[in-house]
Amino acid sequence: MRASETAYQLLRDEIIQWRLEPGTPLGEVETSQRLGVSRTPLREALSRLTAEGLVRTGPGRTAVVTSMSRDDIVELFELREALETQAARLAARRRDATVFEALRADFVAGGRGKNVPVEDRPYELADALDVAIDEAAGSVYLQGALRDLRGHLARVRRSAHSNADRLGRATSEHILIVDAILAQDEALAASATAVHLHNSLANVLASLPQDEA
Amino acid sequence: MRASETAYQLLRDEIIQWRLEPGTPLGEVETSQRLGVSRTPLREALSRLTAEGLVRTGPGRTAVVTSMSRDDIVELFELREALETQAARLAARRRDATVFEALRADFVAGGRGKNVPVEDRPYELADALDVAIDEAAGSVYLQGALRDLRGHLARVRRSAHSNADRLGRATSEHILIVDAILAQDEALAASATAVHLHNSLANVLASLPQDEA
DNA sequence: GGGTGGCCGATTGTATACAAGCTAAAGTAC
DNA sequence: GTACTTTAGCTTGTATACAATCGGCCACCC
Repeated sequence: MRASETAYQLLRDEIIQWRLEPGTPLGEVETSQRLGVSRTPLREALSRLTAEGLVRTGPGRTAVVTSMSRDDIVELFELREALETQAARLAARRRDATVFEALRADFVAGGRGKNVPVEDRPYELADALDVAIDEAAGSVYLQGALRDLRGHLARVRRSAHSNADRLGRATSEHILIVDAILAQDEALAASATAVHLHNSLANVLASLPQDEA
Repeated sequence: MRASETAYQLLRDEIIQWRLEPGTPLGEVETSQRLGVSRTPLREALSRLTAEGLVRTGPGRTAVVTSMSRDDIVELFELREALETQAARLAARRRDATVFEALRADFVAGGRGKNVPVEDRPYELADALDVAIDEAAGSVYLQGALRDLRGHLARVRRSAHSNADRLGRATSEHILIVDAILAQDEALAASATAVHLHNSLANVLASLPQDEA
């Protein structure tokens, strides 16, 4: 694999999994030595991460890991609502029924049969639904915008643990979205998505360490 | 100015203004010599343009200027609708009245008093409205997604000339959007934006060179 | 005659050397 | 004591040299 790609993947994982905390400075010399690549491919990796929004440059041209405040999470979900409701609308219009029928069965079965740990199955299924919707929407531009979003969302997920109650409700919400897409009901698909995101955001905010005003 | 920034700006302008046509290969050696920079900063520029979607890599690792088919334009407007209706909603919620009152006066006056050529005034005003809405929405993530979009839209604008009739209607639509934002009517702001984009897309598609099925 | 193998050319990928800018700190002058 | 200036160190920005990979083409073999 290319060194620039390696550096990008490594850094992205470290940021998303909070092994690199927000505000961590990423000096080129130090980071390149740590990752075992030279500065040139590292700069390309940092460039991609900056465009993605996971790394911010400055002040002093130094790259630092982007912070994730409570406001950031709210803004992130505002963008997410715009993109995912539209994606749901388009998916309802253009979906391949067999794909979503299979997904529906998976949700009802709770992900049994998957080769993933039990506690990861809800996320696995949710990700599968996201991918299916993205593909069904069939817009490269929308997919591009959503791709950047997913990285940030994965970061948020790491900092907010869902309880069993929330997971159960989330599954119901997901099934409703799938049903709306299967029924090609664009308005319902969008509304169901908006509801799901609203509840999801509320859950994330509630589980934040300190809920400052 | 930094060489990488210079290269980025030059290439971006050339692509947006169609001086580099879609499909044009951007060999690193040739392009770097043409722009008067070395390969390293050029690679950073290409990296940014690729992330922005104006340049695509491959096949054979060569960078080429992205194409803009009719389908691309439709998909672009689908994303635009998602982002701008949300931005309009948020702007209606959080707007600074004085800013939009000034904008409204500008629209009614038709941009008189501006130091720009008469034929550019409608675009100048539309851009000013876009900026005002983006800022009023107050979401860095939404703004980031919109920033990438603007480049593509500027490309589309170059290939579709509006007639006087369309410009007049567009102004009416813009004023309606401004009024909705001033009235803090989120639903109307979003709907008015959707209508405007729908009409705008229809105008663009109609003025396409060959309207193939 | 067609297909396959290897070679040559060119292009991108990487590393490193060098230059320039910025930050911060320390010293001096007021 | 404070503020300003200068310098030293480190940082990033750029250029170029070198390595590796990809594609095309030609010759040779089947």
